[in-house]
Amino acid sequence: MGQQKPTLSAEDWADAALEAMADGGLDSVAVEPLARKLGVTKGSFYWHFANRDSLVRAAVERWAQRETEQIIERARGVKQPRKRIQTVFKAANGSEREGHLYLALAAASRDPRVADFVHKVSQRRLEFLTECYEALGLIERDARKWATFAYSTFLGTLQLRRDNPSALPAGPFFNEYLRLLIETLIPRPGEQAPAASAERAA
Amino acid sequence: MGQQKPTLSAEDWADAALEAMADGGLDSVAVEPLARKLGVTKGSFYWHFANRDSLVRAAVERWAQRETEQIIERARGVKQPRKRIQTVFKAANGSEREGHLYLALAAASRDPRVADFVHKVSQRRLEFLTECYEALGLIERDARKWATFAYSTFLGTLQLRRDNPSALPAGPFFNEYLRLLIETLIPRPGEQAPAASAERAA
DNA sequence: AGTTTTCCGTACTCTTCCGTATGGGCGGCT
DNA sequence: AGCCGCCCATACGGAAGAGTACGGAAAACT
Repeated sequence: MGQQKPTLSAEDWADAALEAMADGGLDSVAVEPLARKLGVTKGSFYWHFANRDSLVRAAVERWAQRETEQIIERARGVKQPRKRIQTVFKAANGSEREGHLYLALAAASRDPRVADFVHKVSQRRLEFLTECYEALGLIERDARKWATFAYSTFLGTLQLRRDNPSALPAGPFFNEYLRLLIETLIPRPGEQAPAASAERAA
Repeated sequence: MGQQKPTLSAEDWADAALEAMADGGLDSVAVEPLARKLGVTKGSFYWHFANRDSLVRAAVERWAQRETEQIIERARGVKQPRKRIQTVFKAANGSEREGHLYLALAAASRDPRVADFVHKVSQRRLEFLTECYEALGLIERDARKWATFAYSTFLGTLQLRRDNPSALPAGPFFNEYLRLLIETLIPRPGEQAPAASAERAA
């Protein structure tokens, strides 16, 4: 398996910190436990970082970097706006680990060290989604509403998958469920967009 | 303000624990800090509880009790299933404090002491929502899907309100946004329910 | 009035983690 | 060979919280 690296880098510590966050929250990012897991002692840590605070900041920053660039870059290539939103949805629902990490960070969004980054990531995603909906033909006002709607649903699904996975359709049925979400959350361009600006004959 | 009670009860400690959870997570449920906030010392706590574990269990249990009974009971009275779902939505989006508490508990759903209760609460809510959708005329299969959809959206909105409140429409616009959610998440009974079982003429 | 029960304060010990000080192995460089 | 810089181990002090032991005030009971 993973052969022992001769020495550790600051990035190794940051990644270990993110891993600890993903399944233990921010508080479980402790120097000595991480050192034990990495097979070293605190002496190593305090060479790479000034203190625990620096590690937390570095880790969160590293996360925000990945999250804003990577996931969106993957979907930017898709030309059809409709397909693009679908790509975002499926990509976001794919990586279990990233989802847990997001939820863990978001749960610590009271902490001033993470608040700005969580805000930035969600803001970035919302903006991207809004652009997609605008490209679909919606005016900015409606696009923002639908983007918020879709993103909320995505976040909730993430959370449900963590807290009550049995509630989500299993295996092949999940794709069917995903289609329902996509079908509902992406109003058809030409058709009577369902209540795009709210007026519906009784 | 709140006059000092002569003595504290176990419920007082449990409520204080829940309050601490709501803005600090499970880890901030510490005996000594709680004692300070309550104006007493640990001597009080260890009379009412055997240890910290008992407090956590009691608090979470108390929460689950409230959450499964109260919120649903409020909506059970409404007869029209459509209005009933709306009531659930608006009630759930009303209490800021309860939302934060839910998110805090859910964030700690790795902990074996809370996992079962969080699961139970979300399960209970999903069942209730499913019943509502069935009363709307959907078959059980579709009702479950829509209930999951709606509950996910609700959870995500809760989270967005915590992590990025500026993303949600402010003030009066929020109600407009809520109407969009309700309009979309509750398929009309008689009409062409949008993709209730997925077939749509091109 | 005397006793018991209830509720809480005080004063410890033990564990875990943060941070610091210090030294040493080890490869590269001259 | 000798020096230097990188990386880590060891050993310490201190803070904070979990439990425990014990004592005491004050109300309740008899």
